[in-house]
Amino acid sequence: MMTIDDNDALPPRDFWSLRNRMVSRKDTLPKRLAQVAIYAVANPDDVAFGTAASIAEKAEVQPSTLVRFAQAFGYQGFSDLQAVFQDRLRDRTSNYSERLSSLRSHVAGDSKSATLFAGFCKAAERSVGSLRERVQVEQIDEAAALLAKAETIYLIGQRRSFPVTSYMSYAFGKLGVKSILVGSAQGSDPETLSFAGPRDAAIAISFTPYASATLNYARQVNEAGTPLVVITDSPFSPLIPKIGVWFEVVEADYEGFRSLSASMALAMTLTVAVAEARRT
Amino acid sequence: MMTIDDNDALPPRDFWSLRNRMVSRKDTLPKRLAQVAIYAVANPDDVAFGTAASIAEKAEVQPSTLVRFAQAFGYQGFSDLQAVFQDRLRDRTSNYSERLSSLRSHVAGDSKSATLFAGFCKAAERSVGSLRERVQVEQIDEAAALLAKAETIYLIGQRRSFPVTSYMSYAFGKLGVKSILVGSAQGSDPETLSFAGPRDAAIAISFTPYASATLNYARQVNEAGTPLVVITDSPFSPLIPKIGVWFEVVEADYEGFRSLSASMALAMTLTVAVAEARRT
DNA sequence: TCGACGTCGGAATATTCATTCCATCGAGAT
DNA sequence: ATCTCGATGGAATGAATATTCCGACGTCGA
Repeated sequence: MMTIDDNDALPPRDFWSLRNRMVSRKDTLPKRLAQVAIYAVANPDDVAFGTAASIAEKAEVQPSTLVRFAQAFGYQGFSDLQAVFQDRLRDRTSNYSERLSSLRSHVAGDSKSATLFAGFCKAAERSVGSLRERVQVEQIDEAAALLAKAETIYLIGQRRSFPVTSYMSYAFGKLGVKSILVGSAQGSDPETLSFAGPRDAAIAISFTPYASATLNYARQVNEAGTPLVVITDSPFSPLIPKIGVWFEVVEADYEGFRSLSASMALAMTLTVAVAEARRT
Repeated sequence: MMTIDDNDALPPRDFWSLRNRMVSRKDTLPKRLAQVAIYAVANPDDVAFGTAASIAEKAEVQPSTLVRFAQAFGYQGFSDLQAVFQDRLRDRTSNYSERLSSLRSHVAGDSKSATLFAGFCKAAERSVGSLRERVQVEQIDEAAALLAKAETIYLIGQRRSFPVTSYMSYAFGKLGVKSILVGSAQGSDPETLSFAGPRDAAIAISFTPYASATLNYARQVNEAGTPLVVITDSPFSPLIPKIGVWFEVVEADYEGFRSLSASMALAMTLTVAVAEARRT
């Protein structure tokens, strides 16, 4: 016979209630059960499809622990609990568009922040959408080839574009591609860039109103024969290089602040494409 | 022994290839197998979750027919085929081998860079989508109120999160909100943060694997009584503050690189919401 | 009309699975 | 130090499942 825990007699039937309960009860749970809770929250898909044995192995517990876990939350057994995880995936795909619109209506009448939030989300999505339409694969290939040949890749971006270049810098570092980030608070940028030559390459990112430093750096570098990959927002941008490739990225904005999603997605594509090209 | 059909030796490993093959082969299939094909195309979810017996009943065939069906398409058995249907529903944020192949069949050009590009775009969109589902407006209001009261807002983020904090820093600057960016290459971060007190606030952003410096800074600041707004990827994150608000943001990743779209959208929402709150 | 082959249904089987049970371990209280 | 009780690991069990096998049926060609 089992004593009645602090669990309710009726276990949660929908995933989010269960998830909340797992989160809130985690600290009062025995070691192994807490381990299961953490795994289940982090990998709900595996719980939905796996067998007790396979899940137990990944979570590093015994299968019997899974059964105990389920019972601790008021379920009859593991299978009973697993059904909740499966239901979550069932209506996720079938009601996806429906869910989206229902959320929009929630948002509609609410507070100012709800409108903000919806606005920025929408801006992000629209930006990526327009990116898809505009960018041609050949451009990416060309840019990647150009960058892959370079000894050093200089990353030029200020203000709003700096987050993009800094992420590229981080990613290049992880991928073992030599790059130098220009535009941070140190004043040594002009000297740094004077080392750039035809055997190197540079990536410059800027949108209206173009930061003058970025323009100057890009021009300086390009005139030294260094090929440029440019991400900007207009075919008439002063940034468009004599030698190199350029991408037109139009970021939707909201309340005067541009989304960076499209630039980020393109930047990541270029970054990984370069690493791929180097590998071969 | 079985005769070799027109099926390939290697069965499709992603759902869409399989689906196409089911559609195209349907007319040449025996009656019951065609029946299975029709049911499987119409109810892929049921195939993913059901047992051979339950599916067989709904499709009005025998369980053994399902096995034969699977073998007719080159699979070893029903379970083997079922795995393909399950993978379709999985949205594991890191399973990129499957995602690669599934993208290949969708995307027109099949060059490596086209796949990359589509992958990063999709990751961005999915991230924003999941952000919409997860975030509650009250959290945003709470965080904005908390930040609006602060004298100085400290921005803590390293590595992958640094682009986000640096964008917030830029936006706060444009909006006339006093903020200090921590985590750049200068070594003075600990001293900078020691000035933070209960009248200030801090924003900390970190995802697994959590950068240890971010963890330390956040803890230090919070124990000094400074309320924290945290953006992280799990309710069990060590970053979750005693005083303050936290947001769970799950970024889809592709080829090991996370999208930043969701974090960016949320960060912008918070930034502008704070400025709005200050104005009144 | 007869034979042959492919298809199908359903029982038999072998495998995999969830669950239960029990011995052991460890922490906290007396 | 001893006892107690909950937690845990791991083997045992029994149920459920996928798969195989074989006889029957229908169709097509001779």
